[in-house]
Amino acid sequence: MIISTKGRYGLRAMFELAKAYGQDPLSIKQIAAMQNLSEQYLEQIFSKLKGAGLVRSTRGAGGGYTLAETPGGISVGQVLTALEGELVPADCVGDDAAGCAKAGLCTTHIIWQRIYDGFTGVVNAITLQDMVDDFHRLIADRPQAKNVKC
Amino acid sequence: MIISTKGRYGLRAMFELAKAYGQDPLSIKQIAAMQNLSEQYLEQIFSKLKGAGLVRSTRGAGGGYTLAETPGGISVGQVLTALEGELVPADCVGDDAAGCAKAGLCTTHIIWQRIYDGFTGVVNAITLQDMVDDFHRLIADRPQAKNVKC
DNA sequence: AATATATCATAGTAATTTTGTCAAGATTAT
DNA sequence: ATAATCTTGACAAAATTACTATGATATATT
Repeated sequence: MIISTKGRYGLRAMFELAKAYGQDPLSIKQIAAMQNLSEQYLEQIFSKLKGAGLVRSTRGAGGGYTLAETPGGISVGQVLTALEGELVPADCVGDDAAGCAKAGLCTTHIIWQRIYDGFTGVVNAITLQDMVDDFHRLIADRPQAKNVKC
Repeated sequence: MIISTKGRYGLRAMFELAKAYGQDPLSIKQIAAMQNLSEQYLEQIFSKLKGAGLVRSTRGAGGGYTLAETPGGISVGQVLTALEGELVPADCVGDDAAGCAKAGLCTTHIIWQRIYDGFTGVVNAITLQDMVDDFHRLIADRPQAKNVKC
């Protein structure tokens, strides 16, 4: 599995926030109940999402989390990277690699770079707004889909 | 890191086999020496590659491994899948999922499927022949690149 | 036949990562 | 005040990763 539970749970949580965009904050407790997850584990996940600047928190009664930007301004790739670290196939590519010394002299480097570019291209092209749009199309077609998640 | 050492070492080993295609088999010992890896670990890797039908083995003195097909007939995706298992972002997609029961009713499923299709599209499109071609272009330009690997 | 060279199969193991749990504190709305 | 909520850090079981070790089996060469 390329994506761990942190990334998978986190993306679903961000999807809930995207659906609630413009409304009151959603609390950890609410999201945990929606998705049947432990509150403590979700807290860790939101701590990372906040560190990456993808969500804003409101403390105190009635508080919770909201998206830091519009759903269209946050990509699936940003969410996954915040939770999983850079989605690199090998550590000679990606921003953290800061340019492998052997780049330009190594054949496998070319391949890892190509895979990295392809993968990030895919995940960065999908935004939370796309997910919300998918969702609306889905329940327009089949209303019973509203509460199904896998 | 999306790809573990098994996949990374294994792809480099298959690259050596692709460069030696049409010649005598390469032994584990030779490949291990080329890449400075443990022979036992490489054996495990080749056991999986053989199980997937990607290499043929010849036992006994002078034996070793050869590609089971032409370099153009083996994709990077096949190699990585043989060594890492299916490259799925979540277990509701991929061949092993055999169609998640909630497919068509679940929004995140759509996303995982899209990511899976994108990723496999990239890795299946690159063949070992492409790597060999890259290599030849590289050393034509910069001969000192011949023995550089990262 | 003997020997050297290989693959093949299985088991063990230390280190790391994943997947959480638990508890104490800080902040804010009401 | 107080109840709700975020924040932080420590802890730990389970799984995975990344090997190591051993012995067996098959084949070419002498």
